[in-house]
Amino acid sequence: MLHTIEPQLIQSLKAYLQGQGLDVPVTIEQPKEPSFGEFALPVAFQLARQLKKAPRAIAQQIVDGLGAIPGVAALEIAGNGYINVRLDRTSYAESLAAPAAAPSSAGKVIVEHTNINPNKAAHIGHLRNAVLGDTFVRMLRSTGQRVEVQNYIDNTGVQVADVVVGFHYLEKKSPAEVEALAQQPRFDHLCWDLYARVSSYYNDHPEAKQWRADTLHSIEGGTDELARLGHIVADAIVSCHLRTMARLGIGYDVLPRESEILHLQFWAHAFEQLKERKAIYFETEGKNAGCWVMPSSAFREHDAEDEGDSKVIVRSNGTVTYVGKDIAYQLWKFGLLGKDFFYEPLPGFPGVWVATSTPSTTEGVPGFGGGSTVYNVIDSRQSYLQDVVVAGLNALGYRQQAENSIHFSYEMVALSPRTCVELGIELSEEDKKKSHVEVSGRKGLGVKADDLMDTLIDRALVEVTSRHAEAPEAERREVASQIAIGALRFFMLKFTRTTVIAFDLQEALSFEGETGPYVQYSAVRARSILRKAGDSAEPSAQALTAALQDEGLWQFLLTCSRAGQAVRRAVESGEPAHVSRYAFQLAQAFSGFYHDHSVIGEQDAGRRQVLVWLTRYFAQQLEWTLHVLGIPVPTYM
RNA sequence: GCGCCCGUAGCUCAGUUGGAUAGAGCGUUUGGCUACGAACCAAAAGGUCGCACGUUCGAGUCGUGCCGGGCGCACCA
Repeated sequence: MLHTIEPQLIQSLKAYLQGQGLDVPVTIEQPKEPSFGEFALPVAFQLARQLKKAPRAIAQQIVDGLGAIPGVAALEIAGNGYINVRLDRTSYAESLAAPAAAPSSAGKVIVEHTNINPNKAAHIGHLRNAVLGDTFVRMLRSTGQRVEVQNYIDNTGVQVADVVVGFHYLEKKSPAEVEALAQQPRFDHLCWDLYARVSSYYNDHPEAKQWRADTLHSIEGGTDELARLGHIVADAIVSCHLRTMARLGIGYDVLPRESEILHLQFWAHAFEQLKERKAIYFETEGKNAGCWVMPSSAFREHDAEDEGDSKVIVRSNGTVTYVGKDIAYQLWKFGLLGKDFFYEPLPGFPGVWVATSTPSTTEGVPGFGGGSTVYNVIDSRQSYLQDVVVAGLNALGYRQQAENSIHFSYEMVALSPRTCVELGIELSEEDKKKSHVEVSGRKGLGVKADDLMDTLIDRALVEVTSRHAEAPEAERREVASQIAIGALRFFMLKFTRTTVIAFDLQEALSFEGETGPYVQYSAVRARSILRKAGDSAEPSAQALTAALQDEGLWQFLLTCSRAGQAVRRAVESGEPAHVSRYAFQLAQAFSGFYHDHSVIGEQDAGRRQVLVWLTRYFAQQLEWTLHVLGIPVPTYM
């Protein structure tokens, strides 16, 4: 495999250079042109300055001095001084195996994602978060990491309060009535509209915001009707969100909740630590007088001593801000708070635990929190607040944990102007000229995750039916659903994290070109070939050697063999898009192979065995990659 | 005003951490179905990598300064 031959190569080169008394970092590249060989070593360029010699001459000297390396067929000098490496194709092919997960050595990794306010249906922005987070989790697990997935539930915030206001004050509904409504599967869609109505009601009746304040107060610790409504709404919508995400193969280990952070007084513990270590101080003058604040110097690189930029952690009325709670929560994630939640299984969701504030009545609760690295999947708009949280850890002296607190940020999902028009969203003249328009949850604009999935399934079903009219409807629906998952997850992953996605309905609904269904399709065709090929013996070394003389077959094999490398690189750079890109390239490579070679129809028995073997290896590598991406492979398409 | 992100083909985006002749998809034009499935393949056209300096053997990639766009910078969450 590439990752066994690569270290060997590096080691041989290092040993040689050290023998020559040279010290230079050894890097290994993939040549631009496949015809140049499998690896390229630019080491001669790096040495050129040190030795004051032409790179080509240095390269020649290295090649002469290196001698034979197992698995390497030839070393060639090219260009101004590249050393190109050609592998022994047959021995390479014989050494291939499935990408194996290295045993985990490091501590537990915590990945927090989704984190949707439980007051309305999930939309496409939330989908980007959840798909990115879930895929990153799969990437980590596939490389042998121990991972815990958390989905934080802010069930006591203003957003939930606003929906409660809607039910209680605008609709005059009792908790029993709301409970009845909450039984319906798309309760979150109903709340979507209600939330928008409440928002616009505030605009027309600013005095109604008193309702919000009262409701918020009740939800935070009361037991009255408003508090009961708050729990009904939040719990029901959390279930809706989990069902929506389950449609996409996204799951969680534990749901920490804001209400438990309050009841168990996590903040009080964090507050003591912060005061004790002097990470925050009591402001006595200026606009922040009466507040506990963190000085801006803690989280800003080089700041003027402008105290106006300090961050308030505790308000003058004694209540803690969002960031304060977040610092407490982050401390808990690292096991630094000295407190823990209690846990119960979440009814209806096997394997998912939810935080509670009373001692657990269930046996066998796994240990949660206490991670060694924490990834917070949160959009880039919150980078300022994430910086403050990390500064809090640093100020408390937890340097290592601050270092291992990673804001896994991504840019927002906006709508293309064309899609806004399709959805009936009115645009100003100014907006029409923009490449993208930000969606507003408060106004009830945007694309709901479930609706998008439904539309995708309908589209896929039309395609499937046109090809397999004879198949039972339930089966076709299942296949259509798998295609929809593939299309949606791939669409969310094909962009790098720093790219603002201008969500375009037509583009997202496409099943052609660089899409999930294209990749799924190649996997389906490969399986189909294997089914029809029947049992096939392992190819002989002779047949392998002969077949791999063909440059196209050799390049195809190489591409297939890079799955593990692609995922490892994606983990290192924190970029899931690298995996989806590789999956697409792999599928493209198969399309080429498929077009150029008839597998089943091959007359020469030895060569046929090679082609079947190649197809099987491809299928195995692609399916492994798709599994990392959370994309299923339908039995037919 | 300060901070972060973006600017690459008509459009949407990659670009392996500074390497060889800047790549895909869509769209356009042309050709290929008698299913190992055409949700595919092949070919063509399409580029001042926003602009200008700088760093060095070498810059789409690093630095500085401009220009243009997005998002943040609450005693809201």
